[in-house]
Amino acid sequence: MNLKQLSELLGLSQTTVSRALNGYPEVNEATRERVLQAVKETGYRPNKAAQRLATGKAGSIGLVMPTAPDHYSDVHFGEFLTGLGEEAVRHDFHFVIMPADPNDEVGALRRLAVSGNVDALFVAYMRGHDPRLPMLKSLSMPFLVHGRSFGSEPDYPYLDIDNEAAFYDAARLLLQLGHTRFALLNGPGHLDFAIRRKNGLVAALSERGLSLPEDCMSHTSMTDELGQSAMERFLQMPEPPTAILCSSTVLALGAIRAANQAGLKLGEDISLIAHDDVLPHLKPENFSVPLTTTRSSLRAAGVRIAQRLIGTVKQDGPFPEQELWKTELIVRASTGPAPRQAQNVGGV
Amino acid sequence: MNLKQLSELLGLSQTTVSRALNGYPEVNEATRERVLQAVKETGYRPNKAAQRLATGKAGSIGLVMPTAPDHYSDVHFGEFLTGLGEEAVRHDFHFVIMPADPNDEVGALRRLAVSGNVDALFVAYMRGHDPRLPMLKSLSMPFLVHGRSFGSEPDYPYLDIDNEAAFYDAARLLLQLGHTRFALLNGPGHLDFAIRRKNGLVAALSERGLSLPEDCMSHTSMTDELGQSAMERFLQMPEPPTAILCSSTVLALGAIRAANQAGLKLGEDISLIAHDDVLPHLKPENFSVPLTTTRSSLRAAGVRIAQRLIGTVKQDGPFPEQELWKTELIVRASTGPAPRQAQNVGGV
DNA sequence: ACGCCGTTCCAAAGCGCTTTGACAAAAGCA
DNA sequence: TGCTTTTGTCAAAGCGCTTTGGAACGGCGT
Repeated sequence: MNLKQLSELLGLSQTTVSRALNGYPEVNEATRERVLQAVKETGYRPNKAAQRLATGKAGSIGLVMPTAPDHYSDVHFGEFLTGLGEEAVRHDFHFVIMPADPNDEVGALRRLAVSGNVDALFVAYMRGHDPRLPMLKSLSMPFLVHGRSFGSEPDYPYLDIDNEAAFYDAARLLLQLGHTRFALLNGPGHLDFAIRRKNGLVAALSERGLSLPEDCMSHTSMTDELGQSAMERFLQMPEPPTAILCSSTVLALGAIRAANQAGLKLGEDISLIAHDDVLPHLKPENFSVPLTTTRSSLRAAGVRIAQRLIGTVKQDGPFPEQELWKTELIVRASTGPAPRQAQNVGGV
Repeated sequence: MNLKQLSELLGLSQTTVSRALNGYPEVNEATRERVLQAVKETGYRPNKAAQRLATGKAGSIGLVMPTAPDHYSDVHFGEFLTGLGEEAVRHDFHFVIMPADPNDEVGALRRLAVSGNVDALFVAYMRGHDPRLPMLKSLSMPFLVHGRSFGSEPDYPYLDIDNEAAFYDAARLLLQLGHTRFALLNGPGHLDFAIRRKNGLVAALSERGLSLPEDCMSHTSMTDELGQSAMERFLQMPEPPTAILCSSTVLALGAIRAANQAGLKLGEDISLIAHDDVLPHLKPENFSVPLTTTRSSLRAAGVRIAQRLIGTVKQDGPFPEQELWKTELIVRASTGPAPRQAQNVGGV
């Protein structure tokens, strides 16, 4: 069943049927209803290739998927992708994915762009001075980055959360509670969000004349196992930190396990704030000691990014070029006043 | 630059240029050279949408990506995808991916099929009696499954490795070395490969009148952490197993850590064979005690699957409907004779 | 010299959709 | 009533490629 057949069936021209389907105003509502009804009955679906040829729009957005071990085992990426997918399905868009060696991300991106299979590009896992940025800008194809690239001119379209502020605020809370010895369980050190979160923490500390020693920082992929082992190292220090900031609830999961094994009470002996990406299977309120978190839904970010990207392609409505989402600081039981002995023995 | 312009530039007809580019025989080699040269100079690239409309082929294969925590894209999936991608790039094919809730895989697959964006479908992570199979068969779109579905009629195109034989052979080796107490560190229990590997092991054991107790089996996602904790449980048993089969070198990594921590010498106190998917960052020969493995490259499987799928779409050459790859049993230092005391104290 | 055939090329007809430009019919205005 | 607008519809022209059905050309045998 194609347009021609459908229009003959209805006794209308292809033009009218096409317009009825694409929501053009110059078609009688009664006619549109009739068309829609016929579509339902016949199961007609417009041929994508023809649409694409006629409009020049592919109806798809491209992304390159790094195939390195540290990106992969990542629930965060899956959650984000789900958000993207949700919105994409709604608009009958799809993703074209190009698996690529992380050393050749730039090349993969370019290949994707010139392949003619996508209308727009999406990139994530930004690093400092990310080399993909100049390439994307030279490409004359719409793109959107999730996150930002520290050190690059912020003249590209992005959606990011305010990582600095999140960890700055979290640190301030802990400082107000009297903590002085901090540790940071962060994501991979070359990634932008990790850089910014560290900066946020360091800024808050230095306002109080404190600093963050090297050995109180851990930069790893965000798995609970790595959270655990990093925390174990922290706890073996002569004067272990009492305030822990985690870049993910997944890391926190492991960290808390380590704390428990060391016999420490969360929220009493040790305080912890984690960034919560709102992973559906790992809710901070369900931890045995509910977690104080900085919250921002990764899935929502996915949805929003898809919206903007698809909107740009369809040219409906101008979108803000740059969005910086605030995170929410939600206080639960995992934070409490610094323990006495720790408060007085000047650390750091 | 489009075909028309290019052909005018060359003083040829569009027909001839098109034929020259697509390798048709009825064009003079000299002419073809001239065309190819011009393409290189002008950077002409055929418009995908037009090709697609004219040929009816989209040049893409679809896959749905599950976004659940339990089988979210792990490192194995990434490795496999890399293989697929390698071959796809070679043929200028691409992937259309549809992220989907694992409860709606069937629906997602159907949506992908009718979307008109793909020529063929690929599925993996097969389970027993997999519900996607009947759906795929009803679809009149080529598809290929990686793995098989235990309990379903094997009347669908697949590429699989002989998991039963792999673990049967591995178990036989260990039996010959005198081991009697076995344990299995397996992948998620509902997945086909896990079922078959277990069966292979059980078959070898029962030939010797042995069986595999429930508590000597672990079914988990394949991360090293879970390998470690499962192994820890095994080692706490009153009579711990001396022969361990692992479904992945990733699991083995954790298991060996646990064994080391328990003070056991690999290849002496305890023997271990792992299935090796040939993950580039985890080579069994680089383990401190090199690992005996059943080997089959996941990436190679990806390449082959892409070949078959793309070949089917392009209709070049008939491919075998079903391929079952043998694994190689490679003996290294992690296997050795059963320790004395274990040999005599009849276990199991 | 003629007809025949293989080679090499071409013109033109799609593929199924969107969109432009026109045109009747209906409606608004004087 | 006659005039201009607005509304609803259509025929036809692309979009850029592939592919069918010829046609021009030379070489071959006779």
